[in-house]
Amino acid sequence: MTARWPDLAVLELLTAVSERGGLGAGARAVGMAQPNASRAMRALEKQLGVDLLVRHPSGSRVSEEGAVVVDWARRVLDAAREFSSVAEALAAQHTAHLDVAASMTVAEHLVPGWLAELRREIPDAEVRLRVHNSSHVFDLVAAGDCDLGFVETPHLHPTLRTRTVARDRLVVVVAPGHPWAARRHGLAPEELAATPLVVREPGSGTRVTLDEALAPYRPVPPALESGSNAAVLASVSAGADPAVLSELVIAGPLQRGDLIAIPVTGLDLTREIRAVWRGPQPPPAAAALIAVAAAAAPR
Amino acid sequence: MTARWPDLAVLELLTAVSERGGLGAGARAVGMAQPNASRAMRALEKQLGVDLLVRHPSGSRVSEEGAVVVDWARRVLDAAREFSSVAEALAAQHTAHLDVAASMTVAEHLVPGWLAELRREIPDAEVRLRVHNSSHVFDLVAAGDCDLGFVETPHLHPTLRTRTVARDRLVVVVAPGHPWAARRHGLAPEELAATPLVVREPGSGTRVTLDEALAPYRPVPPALESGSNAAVLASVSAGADPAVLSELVIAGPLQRGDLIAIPVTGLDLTREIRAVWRGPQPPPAAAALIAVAAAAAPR
DNA sequence: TCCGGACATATCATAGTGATATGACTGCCC
DNA sequence: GGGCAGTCATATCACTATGATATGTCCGGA
Repeated sequence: MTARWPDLAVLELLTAVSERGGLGAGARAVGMAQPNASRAMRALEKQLGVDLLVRHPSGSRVSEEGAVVVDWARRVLDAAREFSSVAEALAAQHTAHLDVAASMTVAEHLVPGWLAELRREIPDAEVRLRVHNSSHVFDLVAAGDCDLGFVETPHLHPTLRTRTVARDRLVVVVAPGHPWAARRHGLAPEELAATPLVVREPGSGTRVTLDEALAPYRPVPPALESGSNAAVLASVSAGADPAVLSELVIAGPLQRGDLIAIPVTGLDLTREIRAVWRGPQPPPAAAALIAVAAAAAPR
Repeated sequence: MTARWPDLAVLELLTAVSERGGLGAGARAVGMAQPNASRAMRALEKQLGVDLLVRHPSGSRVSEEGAVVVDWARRVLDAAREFSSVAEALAAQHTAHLDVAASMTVAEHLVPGWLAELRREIPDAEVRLRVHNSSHVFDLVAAGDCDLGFVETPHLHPTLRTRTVARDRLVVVVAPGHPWAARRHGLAPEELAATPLVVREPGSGTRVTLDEALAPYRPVPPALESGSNAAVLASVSAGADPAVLSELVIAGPLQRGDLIAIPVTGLDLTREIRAVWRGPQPPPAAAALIAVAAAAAPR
């Protein structure tokens, strides 16, 4: 009934053709002889009943419809790559030593769950997790001192590869007694920038994201800088100043009513949580952990 | 460099073996001769370097490691099925008439975006969207009056197939002047059940979810029933009673500060948004829309 | 007009796949 | 304990699909 499955090698060829802008170029990219690539593409078009390429003696491009097919083919290939990563990690699990470094917010709230899942799937993998702020994580990965990092900074490192595995949002919170708790309307960015805040230390992903979001509004200096999320939480709960923290950190206190979240209008405080590694391909166990992380959260 | 791709037919065989609990049974299920299945499984094990099956003359089972591989193989196959669905819809787009029915919350906040994406990918598909409450959507799909439905009820229909494409959460909201807006702690379920609320009409997914979540706490009758989310919004904004609405509906007012969300402790108000269709396989265009919806949101 | 690039067609050797027959092992039932 | 049914493995063969090489066709630029 399920007619027959598409051939992943041909799907890879298709994406390569779309990227390189030519059938022959695409064929070379995937290590296929040009005539076979031509034949394979015809076969795929016949199988799908869709004209994928606009052929021309001076070079072929993917058609309008072909571009859509390429888009979905990429997802299949991504899934297949994740499959292969996990299988490879499974095969090498006895010798696998995975060194992970994560920035604080991620290390506290997301990585433990991912590691638990990884341990359930690949029990013999030996994993070590270190916690540092985002910029230090970059240094560790770049220096080869660990296999894989997780960071929340918007910045990219020039020599490292990354993949987004989850998303996060910064939220303004105040203690229940704070005047803002009774506000009738959302906070304007200018208002937030003009208020001394309790924030994380410079170099942390949370701080960098906040600074860059508020930069156009010329923010005043912070009321207090703390080196951990827990310290910021304690300060805001007890004190008179608002704080800006990840929604991951404040989920519990918010649920219990210990803190109040203040919506901010017209300011994008979402950020991407990325896996970072060195070299073209992460080691098998690292790739498996990335796959687990990506599967656990929305992309 | 990407060694070589796994064969999807063999991955399907593997999952079938895992489900049917036997190599021969699995082979039959995917229309493969038993000896070839045996050979293919050996080849896959060799390719991956992982022992997938525990073979026994009285029947084979997947190994511990095999179960993990099956899990990831399913994702590859799911992606491939989505790929095929989109390709099929693309091939049949000129003759495709897609009739969609969705319950109000989904139809207003999610389906339009999905349809826009579908129209971008498959421009010639003719789509019609009708809006009804969840129970009526079931009736339409079951009667064959539409090809595809989207509902938010926790209930399943006995003869219809479903797939979860997104998740949603119900939230308690009050006007900024309401006493609850200054609460220091989250709401207990008993407290919520004892309060007359502004709610949607019976039969709507929002109402069913709420009723079932509060059933153990013997809820008092509602303060007001309204037939649309907008009407509930208007009532809660102007009036003295709290309302329970989807986070999709209240995102805007919450952002503007027109409403305040009150956390509820110990009550699970999340619900799954499901695509529903009749028969084993949805029609191509419907399958494509399901794929688009699933890709747009976290699974 | 000629040449180079890009894709298509043709052809052939070979590896992989599907199909059938048969053998080995286990567990069950009488 | 012996036969029987079920399950998986091995052996074999025909055939298809795939990879490799040679060559043809079409377009654009010099």
